Amino acid sequence: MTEPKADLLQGTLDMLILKALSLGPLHGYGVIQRIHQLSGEMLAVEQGSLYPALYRIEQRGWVKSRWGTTETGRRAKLYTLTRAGEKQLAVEEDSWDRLALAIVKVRQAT
Amino acid sequence: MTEPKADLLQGTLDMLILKALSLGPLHGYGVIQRIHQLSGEMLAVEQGSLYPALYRIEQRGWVKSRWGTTETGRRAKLYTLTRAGEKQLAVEEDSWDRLALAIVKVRQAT
DNA sequence: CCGAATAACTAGAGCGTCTAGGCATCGGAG
DNA sequence: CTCCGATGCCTAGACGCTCTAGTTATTCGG
Repeated sequence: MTEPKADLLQGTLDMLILKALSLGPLHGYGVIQRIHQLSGEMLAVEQGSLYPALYRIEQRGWVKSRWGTTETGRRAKLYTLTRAGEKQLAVEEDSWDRLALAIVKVRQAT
Repeated sequence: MTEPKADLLQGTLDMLILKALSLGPLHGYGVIQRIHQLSGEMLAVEQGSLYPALYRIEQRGWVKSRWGTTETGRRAKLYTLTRAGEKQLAVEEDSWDRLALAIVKVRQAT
């Protein structure tokens, strides 16, 4: 039983949420599922992490929400990426790349 | 003036410190310099981040410290990686790799 | 002589994620 | 028909880590 890595590093969750929403509007619970699926079951975002994060992200104008229904006919709040959100996603991906590069460099050291 | 990325993601600092010490014993201030240098000036660890982290890491038995002197003849506390620290470094590198892989997967999604 | 760099340390703020709940609806198993 | 798990939203509070912003002391160069 290989436990998936649940705990995320602070700061990566926003990027993942924005990325998930960049593939199309989705409701909160669906964001969790999409991230889980896209990551190959490696990332399991907790609801208690997601909803506060979505709220924060909406406050910053990176996503917009509206109430609607899922295909299965359940009430759900649909989130859509805004243009500012797209920019933010690019910023965070860039930031991640630079950090990852820096860490690669440190780890290459003998 | 390209500002180096100062802020680290939570959890990466331990790995960087352990990695720095895996190259040989060093004092706190030197750890900052070594990480800065190895990362190609991309990572700037704050003293206020480092010293608490070193204390925490020592409490967990991953490093040992003793007072000594630097080559320039200054008093300094020298930190040495323990065997448990080596193992922990491997664990954290593995954990990082898995997270990085998962994020790559999510980002590849179209 | 004085400022910058080296060296160690602390208090407290700030932030984000997690644990651990609560609530409601729906489908399927028994 | 009943109960449980999955879906769906949410909150409070704990927790952990890094940062800001200080303090103290020594050494070296200009």
